[in-house]
Amino acid sequence: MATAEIAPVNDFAKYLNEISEKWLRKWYEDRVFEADPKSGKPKFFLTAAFPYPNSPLHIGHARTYTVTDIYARFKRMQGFNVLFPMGFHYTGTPILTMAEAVAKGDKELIDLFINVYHIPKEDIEKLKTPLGMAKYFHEDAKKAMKQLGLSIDWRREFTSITPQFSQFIRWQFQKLREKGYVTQGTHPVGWCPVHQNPVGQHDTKGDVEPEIGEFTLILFEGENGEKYPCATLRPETVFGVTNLWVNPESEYVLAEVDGSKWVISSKAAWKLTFQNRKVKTIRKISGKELLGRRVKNPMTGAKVPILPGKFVDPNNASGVVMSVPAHAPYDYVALEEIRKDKEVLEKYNVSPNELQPISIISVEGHSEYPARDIVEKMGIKSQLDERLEEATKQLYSLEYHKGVMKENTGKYSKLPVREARDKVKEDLLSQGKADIMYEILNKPVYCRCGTEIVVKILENQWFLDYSNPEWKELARKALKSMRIFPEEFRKDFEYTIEWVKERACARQRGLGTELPWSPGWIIESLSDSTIYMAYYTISKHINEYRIEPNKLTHEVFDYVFLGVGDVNKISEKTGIPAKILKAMREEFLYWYPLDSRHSGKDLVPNHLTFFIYNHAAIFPEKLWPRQIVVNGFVLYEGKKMSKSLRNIVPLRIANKLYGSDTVRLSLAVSAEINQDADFSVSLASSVLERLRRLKNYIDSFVDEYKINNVSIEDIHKVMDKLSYADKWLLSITQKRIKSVTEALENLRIREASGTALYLMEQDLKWYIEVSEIPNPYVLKYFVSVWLRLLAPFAPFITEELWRKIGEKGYISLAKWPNYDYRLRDLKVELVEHYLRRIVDDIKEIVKVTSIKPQKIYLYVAAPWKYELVGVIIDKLKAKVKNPQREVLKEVMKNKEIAKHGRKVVELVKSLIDFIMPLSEEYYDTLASLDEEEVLKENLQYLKRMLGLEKVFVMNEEGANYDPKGKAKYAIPWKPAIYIE
RNA sequence: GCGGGGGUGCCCGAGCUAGGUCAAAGGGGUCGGGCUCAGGCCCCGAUGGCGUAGGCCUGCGUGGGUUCAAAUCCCACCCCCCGCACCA
Repeated sequence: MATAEIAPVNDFAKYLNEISEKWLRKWYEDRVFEADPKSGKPKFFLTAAFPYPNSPLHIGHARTYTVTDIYARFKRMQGFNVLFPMGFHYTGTPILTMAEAVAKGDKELIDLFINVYHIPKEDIEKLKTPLGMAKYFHEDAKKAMKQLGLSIDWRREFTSITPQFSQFIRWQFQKLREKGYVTQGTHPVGWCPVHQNPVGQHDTKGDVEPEIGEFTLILFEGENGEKYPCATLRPETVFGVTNLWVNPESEYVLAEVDGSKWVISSKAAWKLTFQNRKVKTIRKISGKELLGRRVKNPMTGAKVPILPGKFVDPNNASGVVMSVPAHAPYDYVALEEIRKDKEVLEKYNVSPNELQPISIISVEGHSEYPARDIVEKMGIKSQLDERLEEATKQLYSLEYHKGVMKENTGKYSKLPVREARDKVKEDLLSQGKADIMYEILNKPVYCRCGTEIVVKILENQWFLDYSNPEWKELARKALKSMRIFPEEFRKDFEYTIEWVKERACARQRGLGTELPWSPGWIIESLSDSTIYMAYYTISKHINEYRIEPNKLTHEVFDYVFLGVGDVNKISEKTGIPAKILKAMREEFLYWYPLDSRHSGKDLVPNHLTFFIYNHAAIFPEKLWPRQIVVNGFVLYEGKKMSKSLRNIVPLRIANKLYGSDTVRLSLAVSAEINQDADFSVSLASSVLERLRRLKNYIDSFVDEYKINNVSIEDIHKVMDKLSYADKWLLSITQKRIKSVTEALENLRIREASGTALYLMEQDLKWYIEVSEIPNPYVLKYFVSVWLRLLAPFAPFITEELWRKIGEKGYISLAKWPNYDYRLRDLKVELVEHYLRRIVDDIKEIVKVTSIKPQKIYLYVAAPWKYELVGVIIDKLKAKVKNPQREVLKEVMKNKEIAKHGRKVVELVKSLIDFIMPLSEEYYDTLASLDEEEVLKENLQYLKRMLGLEKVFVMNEEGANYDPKGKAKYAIPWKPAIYIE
């Protein structure tokens, strides 16, 4: 297939590939991940956003699926009956455009497929039709998912255009319509005049999203009743107009627009025909011809001249512009040029005074004429200066936020600009003194065919009315009851729910399902994927019994999902056996509600929000989803993956190069889900190396210690024979179990995998180093825990090694390790901590003094000093506010202690520094220990850590060898040290 | 503009929602040593500054503040990233 020419990076990666194939085969043979309802077993139903098959999957997709699968495997091992299904989302238009491009022989795209995605040349042929492309990438993605080790129940697979699923979607829309959540109206879209089709981001050159803006056309009146529609985004500035602008070089027309006569650019006349206007051109007029005419401002009644503006773009909106020099940099500069030009002034019979800027907005800290301020500040002299764009932006923003209407604006006086704008617009519109025209704001935007796109107003567009207050309230309520991971995203959901309004839910081309009541309208992709998780619960039956689409009537879905209707009657009517209908109903009720929904963070403001809305609309409250898990993107070598950078890493290639376990672990260990993960060659290599070491460890334990012949449970039988190091490893392992489990429960994937992969290896290394002879029982126990904790992340190699250490069955189904308090030994952990501190201190001294140690003397603190430890622990347990002060107060009551004076203060300080960091569970153990005894008990161990035989322990009191007087510095649990 | 996230040591990145375990986890890189015919892998050590005794100083975007104690809490400011739709 596609990956034939790609070879694994090394032998170990090759080995990983081999065992992956083996275990995949076995898993599917034994149907390990097929989940059916089981009474008495807690269920866990989770889904990840199904992919849109217009390209092969890359490691970005893999992240979401890996996170989902890690969680699924974890839950499965914890004893849940886990269902993780998958489908494919064919709905949408990008595939159309892409297939068309391939069919036309688009070099860029084909090159991308062949050289970036490594699709075999001979397969390109299959991508020339939309359906062919979808099917091809569907199968390719499915293979990649299997390779990745996703524990999916494939019996439930479907695509969003399989006819049975379409029936389900029709049912959903019927329900939504019955509830009044579907409305109809007009809607502006980007439009290609050649294709006669709406144009979205993926249909434009350079993938530009067309931004549509609404211009107000203020209808200035000419002497013969004709109107001059001035296009503006700032209708409130109508009070400050000194003149109009037209481009003298451009062609204008006098046209009848919906019955009234307008003077507009000829381009504008044409564009208006797309916006539901009846436009009849009466005659052409050159821009020059218009100059000098006088027109009446419909708001103020003032008569102003039309003047030449070279900066006016006849291709933008109406091509007629009103001039507000006080508040618009372009106007100011152009007018300044004209005011100096006597010839022009005379020609059009205009006096310079007439063209005085009229200030109508005041902005704190600025002069009367903010346009002049900014132009002068930037040193702009010509109306063709490009910086005017920037100046305009700045000024618009400033006045919008800080501007207040002046007293010369009548009833709008004193209103902030942001309020006045809408009021003026409304008033003008309602008095028939203005109109509306849509325009592309970020123009020019070109269709892939090269045509510049325009705004088209679609009529009879269908909407899902997400602004419906009742529905909004349901969505809010649903969100409140859900867990969101990471919690930070809750705010985004809240914001989106408030903000979302009517959404066009159908379009007239592309793959998908037709609206049940309106043929020709295809339900759009974000609208047909909101509750499909419910369909997984019954697609098993539909696939197994090959239930035909026409049998899946609305009554069937009413019964299965809502429990409405009489099964037997429905069975009779549809021919679906009642037994199957009942099984479907039961299966739905078993799995629903959905326990966890997973996707990338890009779907928060759209899909996931709609998912909440639609569940709230269709299903009863107790079946609303329980949680959403959102993950960040994947970077490659620190950079965003993109077609243009050609740095996309296809999943199947990554799997092959490094092995799927490596890919999964790299994604897991690289970042917590709220951030972007950085996949890199060095990361993958280092993870691969870790896995190799894991295998080496286990191979050698099997070889040398025959741990495959030892039972995990036997550890409890040998407890009394264990060494200090043995006990330590067992104890620390309990801490690891606890932390990995807690991390996974809270989707802290990075912490969980890091602990299991890195920290546990360190634990093991330390154990091997300090234990004289590793104990097979301890090793076996440790390894079995280690593998199980790693299993959700690296299912293949752990499956392989699980058998190697002599375990039966699948690790995928093994029991998740439990925290075992019997193996926890607080004393050993404390002692370990204590000894390591001594070793560190000694190393520090050696480093600073560069003494080559021959003998080391350790002086344990004098008995009275330990009194302090008890008091400190008491105070810390009581959680007093200022432990240091409290302890001193208490301790100084004791004359024996008080006589040591300032020394006590120092001691208390150091002791608090030592004890406070310990977690509280250690306090009692610490208080019960005798330091000197501990030290003597573990002297052998300490000697080994130090690599030195001559280590002596004495007490501060009565030390018989203390040449440098060090003993007096001894602090409880921090012995004084003398090295020679 | 609105909304969200973030600024930590050479780099990436924890910690910051329960202030003392923090000179600051972990990974990577770099340097030194070991292993090796050699290279890779692997192992040990170092990696803010100073220090012939386990210490001190500086330090977590900037500037203030609260506190016995702040990367962690409060205030102000600067900078970076992402989303804002009909598109999957």
